This record gives sequence, C-alpha cells and structure tokens, in this order.
Amino acid sequence: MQLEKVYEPQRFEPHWAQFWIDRGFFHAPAEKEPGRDVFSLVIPPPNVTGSLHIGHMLEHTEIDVTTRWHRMKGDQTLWLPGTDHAGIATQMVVERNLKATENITRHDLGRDEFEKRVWQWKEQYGGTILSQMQRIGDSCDWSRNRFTLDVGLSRAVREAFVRLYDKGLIYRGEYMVNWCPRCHTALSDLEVVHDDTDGNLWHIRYPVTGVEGRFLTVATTRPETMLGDTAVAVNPSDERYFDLHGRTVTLPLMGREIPIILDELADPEFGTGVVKVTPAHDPNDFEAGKRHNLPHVVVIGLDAEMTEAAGPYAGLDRYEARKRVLADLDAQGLLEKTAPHKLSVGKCQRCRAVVEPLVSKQWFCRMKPLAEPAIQAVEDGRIKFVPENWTKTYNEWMYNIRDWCVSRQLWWGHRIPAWHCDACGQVTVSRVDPTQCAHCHSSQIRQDPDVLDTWFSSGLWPFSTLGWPDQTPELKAYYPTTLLITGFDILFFWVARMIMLGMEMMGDVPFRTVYIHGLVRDAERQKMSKTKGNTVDPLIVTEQYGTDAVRFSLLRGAAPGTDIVLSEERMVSSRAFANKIWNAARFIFMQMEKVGVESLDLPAIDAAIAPPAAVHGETAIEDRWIFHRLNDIAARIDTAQNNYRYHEVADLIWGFLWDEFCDWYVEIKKLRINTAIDAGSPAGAAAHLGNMLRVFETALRLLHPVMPFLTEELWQRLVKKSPAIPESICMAAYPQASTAVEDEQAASDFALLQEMITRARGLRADNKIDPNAKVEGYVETSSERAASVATAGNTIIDALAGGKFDINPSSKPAGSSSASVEFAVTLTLSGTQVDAIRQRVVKRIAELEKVIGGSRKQLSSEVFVSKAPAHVIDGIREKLAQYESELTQQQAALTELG
RNA sequence: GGGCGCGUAGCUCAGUUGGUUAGAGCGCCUGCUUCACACGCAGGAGGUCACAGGUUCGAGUCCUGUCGCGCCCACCA
Repeated sequence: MQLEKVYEPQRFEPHWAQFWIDRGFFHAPAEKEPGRDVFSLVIPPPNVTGSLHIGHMLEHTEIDVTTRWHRMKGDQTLWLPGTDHAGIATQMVVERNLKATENITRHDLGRDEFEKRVWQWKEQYGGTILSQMQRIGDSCDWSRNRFTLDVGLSRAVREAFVRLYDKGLIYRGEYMVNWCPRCHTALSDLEVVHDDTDGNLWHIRYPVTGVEGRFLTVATTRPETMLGDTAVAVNPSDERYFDLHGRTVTLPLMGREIPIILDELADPEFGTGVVKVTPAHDPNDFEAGKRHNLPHVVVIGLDAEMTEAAGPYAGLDRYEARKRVLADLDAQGLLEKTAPHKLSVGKCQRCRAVVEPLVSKQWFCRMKPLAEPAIQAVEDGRIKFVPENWTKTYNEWMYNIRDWCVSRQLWWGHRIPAWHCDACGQVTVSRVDPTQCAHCHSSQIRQDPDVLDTWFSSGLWPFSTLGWPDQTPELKAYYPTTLLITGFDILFFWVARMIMLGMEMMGDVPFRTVYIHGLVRDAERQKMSKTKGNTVDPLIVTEQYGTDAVRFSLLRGAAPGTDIVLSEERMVSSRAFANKIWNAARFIFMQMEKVGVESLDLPAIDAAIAPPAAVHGETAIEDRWIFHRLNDIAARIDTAQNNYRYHEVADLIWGFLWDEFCDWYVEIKKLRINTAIDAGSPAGAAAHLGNMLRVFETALRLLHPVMPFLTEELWQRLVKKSPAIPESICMAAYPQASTAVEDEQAASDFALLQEMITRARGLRADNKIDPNAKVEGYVETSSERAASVATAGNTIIDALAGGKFDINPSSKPAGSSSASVEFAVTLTLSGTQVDAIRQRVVKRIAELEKVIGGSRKQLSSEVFVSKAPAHVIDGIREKLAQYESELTQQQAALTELG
C-alpha cells in the first residue's frame, strides 16, 4: 500500500467527517445500559444564525477530545448538540436585513409576519454552524440536535415559568430597569456593559425658596435629568444644612418647588453634601423616592428623547437636552463649575447604545431562594469548578444576586405565558393557552406581549434537551450531565442560572464538573474581536493547515486557567507534527510492502497494552523500551485527561511519537528489518515489523481524540478489517496502561544506549566529520550493565552513530573521547579537533564541580541530614557518587588531551 | 471600592501537593538534499525563574510587601 507523498488533510478530512455521521457512531442510546459508565455533556448552544469562530473551535476541541476519549474508553457517551435562538442578537440581525433589503421595519410587517421572517432566516442560516461543527469533527449525537425554540423546549420553558410563578418566584411590577433606547427593550443587569468614560461633574445651584441669595449646590454627571428632580437631599447629620430642614428649593429652569429631604443618599463627604433626587431616572434616587414618597417626573422617554414633562426641552435627544440645559443654567448664573469626572457608562451589550435607567412594568424572577441551593451545591462539592478559583467568582455573584428582569420587549423568543384580563385586570398564567380569565372567567383576555430573556430558556438546557418535563429515559440516563465545558464570559449568564434552575426544576445539579476554558487571543495576545479585525476564521485556518493541526495548536496552549494564544507559528509547527506522523506512516507502509505484510491483522482491538512479541525467542531492547514508554505515556495521558490538562495530552503524544518513536525506534527498526532481510530471514523482518505496527497502531488510538482525521485515515489503511475489529478508530478501545508492559530495566538500559550514541555523535560533530563518513571507535565500559548494554546494542550503536565501534577491545588506540559515569566512547581518528573536545570537557568539569560542591555542602550540613527525609538524602548521595565518578573520568580525559 | 490572574530562555508558554544539574515549541548558531519526512536529520548556544524581605534543612513552587500588565464585579451625585 502506498501513501500519497504529501500530507494533504483537505483530501480526506471531509470524507471521514461524513463517514462518522453516516455510520451514526456518535448516537447515544435512549436507555441507560447496564454495566457502563455514562459520560454526558450538553453543548453550550451557539447562536443559531451565527457561525463558528475560533473560540468555539477551542471549546469544541476540548469537548470533543474529552468526548471521544470517553467513547473509546467504552463509556456510554452523549454529546448533545444544539443552538440558541439568541433573542436580541437574532432579532437585530433580521431587522437590519429588512432595513437593508426592503427598507422596512418590523413594525411595517407586524408581529406575526416578522416572526415568520425570522423563522425563514433561521431556516436559511441556521444550518451553517452545525455543518461547520461537523466539518471540524465534533462528535455530537446529531439525532438529538435541539433548538431553544423547538416545541419540546418551549413546553419546558412554559412549565418552568408556571412553576416559578405558582411558587411566587416570578412577579411583575414597576421598577427601574436598564432600558436600551435602540433595541427598545429592558435588559438584565448582566446585559449592560460598563465603559469607563471621561465625563464631567457639573455643580448647579438651586435657589432656596424664601431665603434670598441662599443656594444649595448639587453635583451631577447628568444635568438633563434635573428637569425631573422632585427633591434635593442632604444628610440628616450634616450640620451645614440644619437650618434648611423642612424648606424647599426652586428647581431651576422648571420653576417647580421641590422639598429638601433628609436622606442617607447624601454623603456629607462628597461634593457639597447635597444631592439632586430624580426618582424616575436614577436607581438610587428611585429608592430614595420610595422612602420619601416622592413623585416621579418622567422627562426621558423610551426613545431617549425628552418628554412633554421636560417643558421647553421636549422632543430633544437626551444629549442635546443636556447641552441646552447647561447653556441655560450658565446663562442664569446657576452653573457653578464644571469638573472633569471619570464615570462608567452602561451600554447595551448588543448595540452599544447608552442604557437609560427607566421605570417600567416588567417581569422579574426572585433569585435569593433559587440561589441558596445553588450555592450549597457548589459548597458541598456536588459541583466542582476547574480551575477551582472560579468557585470564588461564582460565590461572589451568587451571594450578591439581585432579582432578574426576565421580560424583553422583543418579538423573537418565548412569549410569556401570562394573559391580562380586560374585565378584572387580573393575570392568568397557564401551561396551556387559556380561553378565559382564571379569576372572573371573562373571555376578554390578551396575552402579555413580552418574550422571555434568551437565557431563561438556555438555563433549562441540560434537562429541557433531554425531554423534561416528561420523565424520559434519556433524562434518567443522562441527567445530571457529567461535565460542562464553557467560557467564563457566560459564568453568570448561563452557568449560574443552569445550576439554579436545575436545582429548582430537577432537584439535582445539572452537571458535576464545570471546566472553564480560557480566551483565545491573537499572536500579539490581543483579545479577538470583529471590530479590531483580528479574528481568525477557523474554517480558513482549517483549510490551510488541516483541522487536526488547528485542533492540536489550540490544545497545546490550553493549560487550565490560562488564555490561549493562537499564532501562525504554532499552527505551522502543529502541521509539521501531523506531517511527521504522515511520513512515519508512509515509511511504515513501505516497510510492510517490503516485508510482504498487507495490513496489521489483529484478533481484536484491546484496551490493555500487551507486551511486545519476541523475535527469534528474544525480545529486542528497543521493543521492550518502546512498549514501556508507550505504556507510560498511556498512563500519563489518562491522568492528564482526568484533570482536563489538554496541553499535557498534546505534549505527551508529541514527545512520544516524534522524539521517541520516530527519532529512535523507527531508526532502529530500519536497521533490524534490513538486517533480517539481508540475512534471509523474512520471519525475523516480519516479527520486527509486527511490533512496530502494534506500537504505531496503539499510538494512533492514543492520538485519535486529539487528531481524529489523520488517525482515522491512517488507521483505516493500517488495520485489517474483520468482524471483531471496529469500523472506525473512534469506536476502538482507548489504550490502557498495563503493569505487564512495565520494564524499568529496559528503560534505563535503553537510556544508556542512547547516551552512548549521542556521545559518539557529539564527537563526530566536534571533529567536524562528514555526516556521511563512517568512523571507527570503541566503547569502554566501567560497569557490568554498561558492558552488556553496549555489547547487545553494538549494531545499533554502529548504525545510529555511523561507524564501527568495538566494545571493550583489547587494544585501545588513542582518539577523541567522551566519558560518562559508566562508559567512555572513543573515535579513533587522525587529526582530531582537540580544541573542540577540550572545550567540551572543560565545560563539563566546571558543571560537575559546581553540582558536586553543592551536593557536598548540602550533605555536610547537620541540619539538612537530620531534617530532610531519607530518600532525598540517599538520592543526593547517589547522585554525588555519580558526579564524582564522572569527574574523575573527565579529568583523566582532559589529561589525555594534554 | 472589592475580587481574580499574570510577570520563568530572543519570542510564546509549560513547570499537580516545596526536594536532587528548570523544560517545550518557534527563533538563533554549526553541519547535512542519509533510500518516511528540509513541514526534515544530527549537534549546539541561550535562564541570578519581575524586585525586596520572610518561613524552611531546602523556594520558580509557600507567606508579606513593592513595581509592571491584564481581566471581572460594584446604583462612583
């Protein structure tokens, strides 16, 4: 079998992506299967009309690696995919499109027609992100794809709302909310983003009524709201204003008389200690207004334009009104001063318009009672955050949680299941659409026009997707889910709410572990954003480097708790790694052809790694070593996976395949196979090849979760098909370490052999020997172990060091030497580069003297010897002996060099 | 105002409970078109682990402080 010369992942990736889907490998059964562990996870649902960005790809890669790993381990595995209707975001996109293409607004269409258009939009673009996910290899159960506005999920939303309402946890009322004047809807606190801005603090004089020439100076950052002032406040303890208690001031520009109230709102330390009170336009003032029964004068309307109540300023935009107010105050000599003032301005998360605090009638969800069990669940470890410091952030928010405004004045979303009665004014909240008022039985009822916050439905995601409120087998089998992998940016929006709603609706946690991944940044460590234009399109880089390489790049940077820097060079090097594997496979397939082996014929794919086969009755050192290493790597990967240490998984497999398998093992097997063929022993060649195939096949399985495409492509070509062999590597058992394969002796012997070869190569380099030239030399050993390693490995040394080396020959001609603790390698050649050798020896002696000095000092310290544990002391003694022994050799070598 | 994180080789970053000569990728230097791979091979240089104290027999790893950078939360008139 021939492998194409060049690694071109684009050629086979789409094929395998489709193959996996067609064969339904990722389908999870409805029922829990006895004797199998369950691994279940729900996707953080992306915006249905969105497209994949690199942050998704990181998230999905981490999820997919974990999911494929569990599936291969034999767990009953479910990764449930789906998308979110993303209320405001989607509605905005469609509205923008209507404006651009038909020059109409949603109001021109009317609610029903507009909703139809959004559904059409969803049908048209809703598949994009799913097909992108399939293209990058996400191993989701596509038959269980869900959408937050699906019939089933809508029923769950309704059920949840009614339950909360019936328990008194949902209420409706007039409160101050964040109002986006552009999106024309209320927002939750979380949907308001704060920007630090340079503003001003204006000091305005309010004349005290009836006291000629006396003013109260208030400081404000929003002078236009003064038009709606209904009081000024001073602190009751503020002596400066004792004489004014009970008096009033005349509101400038409006001429209204408003009271001077006594309230803690006024901080005597701040400014003049006098604060204007605008109950209709400031959250603090709203509260103060309630305490003092102050009237609300609404001067800013829903469009952020001044209302009729603003008198002469009516109809002006709020900022224009600000200018005019300031000018007019100044003209009247009432503007005392203007001071620069830093302030953070709340903006709409979606459209960036400056949010206006306004009083309006909204639906709220009472959070304190929901938060308590959610805090408890994390407190007692039923839910674990990784990295665990996120627990603190979570708690911080949960302990200070405030009621959640769940209503939105949008048309795209779950309509609030509440009906208002025209006859009695009461509200009917119901699971099924009512035909009459539950209170007075009037049929004059209208459904509330508002929809629910998008996050209300996604908060139910872990169970609504499994069929809740029905008690489905899926719900039983997969809830609570095992793991959630998501970003910290939606910790409050989504994670916290899922926990609260899961506890409330299901009486159990929605997931047991929350792994919080980092942010993907560009090569300059900048946050990626569309506005900055530094975003990376995953499908473009995937096309360029191959999906596997991009996945690998992301994982290599994904140390828990750190951001991920995605750089060009990292993707280049990851592709180099994929290419390296490809070429190793190419070489292996060539060897198979040479030896006459068509494929790797296995009775089954076992999880446990089995020891290498003997060749002519003896197991070769390189086989014992590589199987030991393979086994060790499998164990380490297991640990890394269990701890979400994805960067370690990537590094481990990289180091094994490249530095150990390719650089040493394959090089030795080249020699073995050629030697066997030359000696007329096809059986010997086949035996050596067989071990190599097994190592490679096992390594492919280890690598599969990380690089699913490349490994599938190679595995399919390598492994002989049979009924006992899975159809895909993704269904093959994940390699498990086995004590039967551990071989510490081989590991240390082989390390010694490597050192002999490395030293010989070093001598070649020092002596500037033509890489193609064969050298002659010998190895002198000073231990029995070294002697047997060198003797047994003689041909390997010859081949990898490029020459003919005798082991402990009787005659030892002078030459260029490199000494170690247990052996010395000498190249017997004329005209050696004495300087280079001496330089190296001198450097080594200096190193040794330094560490010997350190060790001796440590060992001579009485406190150290008496306090340090025995194994540490013994370890240092042992090391010291080795250093000293090597030092003696190096010094002898130096003397010899003259 | 509170909270979190970071500062380790030229660059980007690893370094799980403190323990024996601190690692990787890229870059750099030397030499190689060696019959899998120049997306490669072999050899090599390069770090007082931000700074100052402290705990300890022992600190990149724990504590305190300082400096620099980033993020999150907060009704900061």
